[in-house]
Amino acid sequence: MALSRTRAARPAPRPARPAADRTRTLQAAKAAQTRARLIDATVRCLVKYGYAQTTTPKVAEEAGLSRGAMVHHFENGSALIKAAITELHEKRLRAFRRAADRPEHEVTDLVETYWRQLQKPAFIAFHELAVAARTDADLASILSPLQDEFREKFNAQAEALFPEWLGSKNFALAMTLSQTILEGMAISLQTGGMDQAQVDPMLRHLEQQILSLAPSSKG
Amino acid sequence: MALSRTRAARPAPRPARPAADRTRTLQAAKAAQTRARLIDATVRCLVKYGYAQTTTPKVAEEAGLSRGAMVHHFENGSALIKAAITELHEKRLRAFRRAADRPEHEVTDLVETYWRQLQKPAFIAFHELAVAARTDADLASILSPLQDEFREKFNAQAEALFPEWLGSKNFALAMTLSQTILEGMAISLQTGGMDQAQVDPMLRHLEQQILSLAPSSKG
DNA sequence: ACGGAAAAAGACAGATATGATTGTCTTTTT
DNA sequence: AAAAAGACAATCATATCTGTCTTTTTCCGT
Repeated sequence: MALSRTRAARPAPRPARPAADRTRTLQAAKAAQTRARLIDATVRCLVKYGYAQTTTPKVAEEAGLSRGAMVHHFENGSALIKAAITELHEKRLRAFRRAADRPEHEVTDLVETYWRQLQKPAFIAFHELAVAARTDADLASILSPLQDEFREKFNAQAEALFPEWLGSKNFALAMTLSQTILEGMAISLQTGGMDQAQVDPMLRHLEQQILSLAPSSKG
Repeated sequence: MALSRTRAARPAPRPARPAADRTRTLQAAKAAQTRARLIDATVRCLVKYGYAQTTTPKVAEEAGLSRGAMVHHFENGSALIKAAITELHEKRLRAFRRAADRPEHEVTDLVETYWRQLQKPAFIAFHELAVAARTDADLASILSPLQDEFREKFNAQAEALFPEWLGSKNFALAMTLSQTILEGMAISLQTGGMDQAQVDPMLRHLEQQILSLAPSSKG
């Protein structure tokens, strides 16, 4: 996609418009739906083609719209990517919170839950963006704060769910360990660096690790 | 770079030529040197710009050559990438073998050694290629066998170094665990998903893990 | 029903990467 | 020394993506 450095020109009609009275009109609803369609198409393209080959014509085609329609809603590719990133970020957080609201909490549920998250397209798309951001300053400036926020909320969520860990020196380690192993496995599977057969033993080993790091079993 | 599907046309002058008597002529030496320069430049570009933005003009410029010269030696971008991949692969294996030849072997040396490997540009470049290969069948067909070979040799090397692990059910787990954690951390650091401060605790924890998985301390 | 704004489609120009071709100079071969 | 081959440079033609602009269609509000 290659984010073009956001130019200041053309006052961008959309933000300038008063959102208040537009909110509930029928057209606004339709517009919101179309925007959602475009964002979904963007995520699908990220998974199918990768970030570099996700072009505006492909997104438009994937969404079943013309490029003109796309431009009407997003003005340029950067805006679309930005919206997609925000959407992905919120989806990741939503899914995480939903999982946290389930009645049964075992420490190792975190492993299962997060692992399932990582199997979904959203993570693949996110990783595509993260890798691209390494060499794309614009993209990085959008992504970095969201990554920080995610890690922070991830930890906050886990801490809230399992208060017995509070103040444990092992907490940060357990979190980093979980994220590193699970995300590392997810990436390795996608990029062919790892054998599928090793997944289950790794998951079980990680669960054991977390249990043995838990304050209840070690002080 | 976007590998173009290798067309069968034009019988590719290079492989057809008898390499035997060309080996020591001045031109052959010059050519080999130029090819090496181009391959190095390709790897540097992969690190600097990422796979997608690694274009033939950029590689030529990085190598201080004209694009024509590049085409002369590699015919098209695919051939260049292919050569770079092979070079990277062999470099990874060489570095690994070199480390294995050192006199002192402790099991946890494997962690230190491999971690140092992962800090080098070669791994960044390799990961760029691995990610790109997910959505590029041509690239994948080149990369996959090499990834398999690397994993195989990695394991063989480790097994040869530490024969006491032979036949241990934990061996595969320890290998996968090491690769997943170390590579996962390296990627996370590059893509901003992880805090540098967590690296050392993770390394030490991994070493502990490996020791407790070792047959000598557990049967 | 009708005027008009939003939505959608389509056309156009600039930029860039790629493949292919041609030309020149140097080195090797005979 | 002449001929052949290789190394390298420069240029052209094509394709595609991007951003911008213009035109058509849809449909809401009075």
